[in-house]
Amino acid sequence: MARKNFSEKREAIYSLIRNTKTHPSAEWVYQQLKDKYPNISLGTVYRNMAMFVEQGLIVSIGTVNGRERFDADTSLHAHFICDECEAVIDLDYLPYDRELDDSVALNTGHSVKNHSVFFHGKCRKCVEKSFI
Amino acid sequence: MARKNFSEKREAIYSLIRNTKTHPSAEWVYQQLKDKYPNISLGTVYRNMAMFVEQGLIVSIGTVNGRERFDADTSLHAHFICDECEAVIDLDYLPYDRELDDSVALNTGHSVKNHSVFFHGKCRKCVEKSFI
DNA sequence: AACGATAACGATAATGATTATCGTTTACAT
DNA sequence: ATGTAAACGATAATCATTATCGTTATCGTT
Repeated sequence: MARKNFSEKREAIYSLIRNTKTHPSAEWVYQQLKDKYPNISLGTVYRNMAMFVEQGLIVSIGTVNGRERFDADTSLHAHFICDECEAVIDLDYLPYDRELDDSVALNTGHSVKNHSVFFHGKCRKCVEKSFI
Repeated sequence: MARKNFSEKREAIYSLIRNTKTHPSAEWVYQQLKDKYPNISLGTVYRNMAMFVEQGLIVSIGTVNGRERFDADTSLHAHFICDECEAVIDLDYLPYDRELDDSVALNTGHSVKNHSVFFHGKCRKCVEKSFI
């Protein structure tokens, strides 16, 4: 799983993102790593996240309540965003419709790279909680 | 077009948003109004935007490069976002698929309110520019 | 018209996320 | 061991947004 020439911190950040489904923010990553690396800097996390995005290792899936969220699964897939707890959940079972991109390009004259779909609402856990 | 009990500034902000297709940010609205109202405050724009969203008169369509963008067309429709010039363009000809919301709710157990679709790429104008 | 209550405002400070800076440390090749 | 470049930690700076607070405008009532 380790990558070419990654420093210890960089590797730790990357493998943490790879091995979580939480679509983390930089702050979240920082909080997770503070235990194992007590002197890690938040700036280091931001710096490495930006580099991962730059290199296509991860993608930014936009911002939830002002905080940028990342995904190590770079395939095009939809997400569910819980407006209550800010959870971002994969909906990778939904097929990606590339023909839709072509159709929009044809209809509008814009050059379409891709599209993203975000479902909003209350996640299952939050729905259950509200019944207690 | 004027609304119930709107102050002059509030009315100006609201009708500006209504009469543009740019999906403006708070800063953009502020810049537009500075000529006519030289002493208008950016805080006033933010305050009123928040109130319009609160009351359902406009919606936030998320953030583009860190700046929140608004839409006075509160109907559910897709948008094209130009990654070069930050233009946000309506794709209101695309039908909204409410059954998709039901299907996701059924498949995941989340309570789905709605979904939003963002196409990314280069808008027609930017494509043309790059050929000059 | 004057009064008082309330809403809205302008100016500005505060916040929070992100980015930049800069001196130091690490890793690694010579 | 030394030199070089990459990476780091600490911290300052930036940028969008939100909060504060004293002042001003609005409006209904007298």
